[in-house]
Amino acid sequence: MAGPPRLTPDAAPAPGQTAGGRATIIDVAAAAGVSRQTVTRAMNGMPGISAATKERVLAAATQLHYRPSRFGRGLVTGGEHQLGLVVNDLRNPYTPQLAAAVVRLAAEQGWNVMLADVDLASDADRMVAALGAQTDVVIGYFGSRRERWNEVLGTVPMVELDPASEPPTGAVWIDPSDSIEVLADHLVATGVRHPVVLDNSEPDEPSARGLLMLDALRRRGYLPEIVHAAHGTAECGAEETERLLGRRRRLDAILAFNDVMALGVLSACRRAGVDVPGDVRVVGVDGLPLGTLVTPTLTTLAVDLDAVAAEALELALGMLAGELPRQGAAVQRTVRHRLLLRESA
Amino acid sequence: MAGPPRLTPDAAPAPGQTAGGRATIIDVAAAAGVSRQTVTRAMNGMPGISAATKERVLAAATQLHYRPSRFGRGLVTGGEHQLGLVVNDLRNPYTPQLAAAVVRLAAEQGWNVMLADVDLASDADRMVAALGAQTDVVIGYFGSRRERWNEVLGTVPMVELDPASEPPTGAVWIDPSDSIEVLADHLVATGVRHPVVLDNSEPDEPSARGLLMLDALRRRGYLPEIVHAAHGTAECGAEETERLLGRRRRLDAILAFNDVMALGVLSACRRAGVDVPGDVRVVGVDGLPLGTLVTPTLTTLAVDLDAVAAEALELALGMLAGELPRQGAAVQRTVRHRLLLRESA
DNA sequence: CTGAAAGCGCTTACAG
DNA sequence: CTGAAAGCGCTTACAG
Repeated sequence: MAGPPRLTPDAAPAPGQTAGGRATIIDVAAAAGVSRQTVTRAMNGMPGISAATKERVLAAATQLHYRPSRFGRGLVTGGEHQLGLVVNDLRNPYTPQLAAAVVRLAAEQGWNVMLADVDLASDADRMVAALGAQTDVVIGYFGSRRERWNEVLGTVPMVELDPASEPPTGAVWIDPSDSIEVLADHLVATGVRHPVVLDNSEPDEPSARGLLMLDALRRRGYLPEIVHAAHGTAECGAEETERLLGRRRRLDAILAFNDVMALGVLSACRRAGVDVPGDVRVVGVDGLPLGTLVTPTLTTLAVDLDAVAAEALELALGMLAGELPRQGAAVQRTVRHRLLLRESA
Repeated sequence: MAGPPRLTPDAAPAPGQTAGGRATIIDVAAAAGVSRQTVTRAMNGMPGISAATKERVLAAATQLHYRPSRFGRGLVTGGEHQLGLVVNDLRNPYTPQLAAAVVRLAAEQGWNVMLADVDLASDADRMVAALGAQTDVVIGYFGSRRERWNEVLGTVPMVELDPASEPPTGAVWIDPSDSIEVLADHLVATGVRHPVVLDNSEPDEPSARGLLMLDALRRRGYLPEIVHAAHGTAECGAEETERLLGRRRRLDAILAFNDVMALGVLSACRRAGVDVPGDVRVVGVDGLPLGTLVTPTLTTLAVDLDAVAAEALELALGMLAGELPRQGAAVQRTVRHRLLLRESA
């Protein structure tokens, strides 16, 4: 016989679910008629529990769909082993190359890597905030949003990769200037007369990289032309190249902003019947392994991404450990490109 | 004057650090002379705190290198929003393509993605365990280790991608069989006489995919040859192709195990002066965008990785919500390849 | 083999 | 504007 309604809800959890949503260790303990401690022993395969009890506990856990909370556990077991990596577009071949380097190095030191692709994100700010909340330190590409994200991340140490200008946080610069000089010498030596810089930027606002290229060429007596592509993709590279070749103006070298664009250049040249490197020499930047899959293979200014990852991790872990300052006098490192001669130039 | 040594350590925390390692909210509260609650308000930019107090708290926090514990916070704010993704090698172009699809879809639903590359890992088991500890659900490629990892993951729901055989957990099959029939018909229609299957497997143990190809060809009256490459890389694809072309045996089509190998095939053909598709038709599997960067562009059996990601996420989230069974009668979905005709076949 | 107690670091109501 | 109390879910000693 049911009594009168009471003020406190007396609805017992239906089988297979608990009142407040997700089952906790207490629910399982109650269901199995044991203490929380015994549940822990059963769930984690610890010694000091009879087979029968263990079985009963596990059955109750399964029945209740119990999964231990990672927060409850983390709070007591600790764990400063989570690294956040902010990248721009995983579909750009450069990105996984970098991510692979970071993941491998991090794994060696027992760190897991959480990835945020802010290009794929619907709400990048929220995503970065969430990353910061789950992670002990964040490294990556921040672009123009670095100040904002620095605020969003609050106390989580932050290391910027390839900053556009003096950053407020730790940073690893990726510097092509030396290799551009070497490349320019190489172009002179191979008899190039009319080089074109295929930049990835807004018109009239060359990228830093584009400016370095122009400058190195000018100092060697060239009158280099610069072309601005809106996107750093192969399609854009191919399109601009078609346009360049269509003009029938002299042109015997194309220096692309990155390898992916340079692959587009190569492809457009092949289609137009332009011989590379015979008629036109082509150079990319990044040093992607991808560049060896095409014919001719792509000459490029290569970055050692393992070195970038190593510097970034060292910086990040140092900041975490408190050895390095977190802000203000930001700690910085530099990794330099080097000319990787393959077949296209 | 220092008193005699005591049994309990009386060393006050030196400025800038606390006794037990990392500073907690209590340390900051004590240093600033306020309550924990006030520290929370200051750290999280909440209202109801005077500017002066806030400043004092933040100064203390900075001084002590205080970072809120994500576990302490998570315990009270909750958060079932972390997805683990297990992949094999980020440097294989297929992997980032898949990862991008998962990350994007997950982000749309407010989920973060933590990545474990078990190929780059020194200790894959430990890495998967760590992934499980930080994550609410795990999806990915498990290969032959799926039973072990299923144990390691304990109660964390698991969805296997492209299983080799009937899996014990949720799974998304990626099924090429239909598209292989379509491809075989296409080869017949274009007059192919001597196709070769370039498999990625141990000798005498063709892959399931290789077997499907052989079978479809045989049913159409072909006597297909099969070649086994140890690695699914472009280098391996190129090597095997050189060997094949060197034999001077009839050969007018190569069906590669995947796109990356097929790119190696194309490259070897180009170097050998073999016209594709005139002399030899070449087909890959996966449908990587990469296949459009080469000349000729690569015909392929394409997978819709967005669909794979969508099915996997739906399965995973369903298992989490308890709508779908976690084990036993595992829930499965299927995504099929389709023939993507480009220039190479 | 099992359990009662304490505590991990934080936030959320609730008082004042 | 500020603080005392309770509690999030788990594990780690410590008793028995």
